[in-house]
Amino acid sequence: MRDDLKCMQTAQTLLAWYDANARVLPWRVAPFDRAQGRAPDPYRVWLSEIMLQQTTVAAVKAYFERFTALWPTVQDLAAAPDDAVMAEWAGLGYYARARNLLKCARAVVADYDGVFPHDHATLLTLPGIGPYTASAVSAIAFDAPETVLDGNVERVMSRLFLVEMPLPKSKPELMTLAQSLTPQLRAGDYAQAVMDLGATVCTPKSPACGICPLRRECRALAAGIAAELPKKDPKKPKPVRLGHVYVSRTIADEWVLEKRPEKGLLGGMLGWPTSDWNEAPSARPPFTSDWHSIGEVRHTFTHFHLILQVHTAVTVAVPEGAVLRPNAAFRPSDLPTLMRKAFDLARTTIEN
DNA sequence: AAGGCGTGGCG
DNA sequence: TCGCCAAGCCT
Repeated sequence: MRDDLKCMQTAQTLLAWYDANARVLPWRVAPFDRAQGRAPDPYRVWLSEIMLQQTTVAAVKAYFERFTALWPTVQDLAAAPDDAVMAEWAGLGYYARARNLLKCARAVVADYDGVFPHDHATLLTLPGIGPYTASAVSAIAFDAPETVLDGNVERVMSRLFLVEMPLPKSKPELMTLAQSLTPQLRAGDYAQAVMDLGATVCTPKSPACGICPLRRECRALAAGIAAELPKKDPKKPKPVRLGHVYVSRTIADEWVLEKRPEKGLLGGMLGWPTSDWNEAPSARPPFTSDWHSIGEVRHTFTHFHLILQVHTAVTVAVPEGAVLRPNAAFRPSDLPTLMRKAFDLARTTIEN
């Protein structure tokens, strides 16, 4: 293990790099402004961290702006209707995050008087907040000396310390190494500095080692294998599932949708009726109409590929439990991407 | 504790 | 075209 002085110097090198290179982000208080005493809004820090789970900065920006425009405070969000929040989250993916987002906002208002807890242990008890997010909120919003360990930090530590054990087995060691670098002061800036470095310099493929502030101390670079780390366990192949999706409009110009069950894939989201999805799906439509098959949509989820045959109809019958959305009030952007793909294919046919 | 859970960009 | 990957959490 490296000595404390060397760790402190590494942290200071990263902070100096961050002072000069911090990206401007809607939820971020720039290091200069932080130094002037301007504190980040914990609500915005928390919201951004939930959105950023397994999601790129580029994808999050527009969603963050919309959410904070619609719901500027945690009280506003807690008071929002479930369906409105799910509709705004549509397209961002991992919809359990949106369900937990609301639960968490309501818990903060009901149990903590609308004030986010500062400490890691209490944050961990809130819905949707795990070890990473608890550390991130605690450090970034409150400057607590907590260590964040996300995909970026795992990669930076693997390379800096030449950790050749594959993920996820190496996580405990990576956490120990990351903790050894975490400074007592400016922990929030430091957390963002390591993650920014991983996102912009110490990238998964072809890292920009030539401009890296840690190039002189990086053991993987010295060994010439920075791009090979971190090693990872092999991934399982994704099976292909088949199914049918039914996009229809009533003779009164209402789209025939359904609200999906709260748990499971696309849980709690609006969607078109579908068959089951597997090797040999049922071809029986959800209700009787003059269905026309118009093509297929392909979509890849985390653990399988999906091919759905798209059927359309203008219908008189309406199934039990349907959500009827008048055409004038229908926003395709309220749908998860799979369902929007089916609509995009169907609309050209059904609107003529 | 290993698998479920979205989506878009990139090489 | 296709696999990889992104500021993970929950069960």
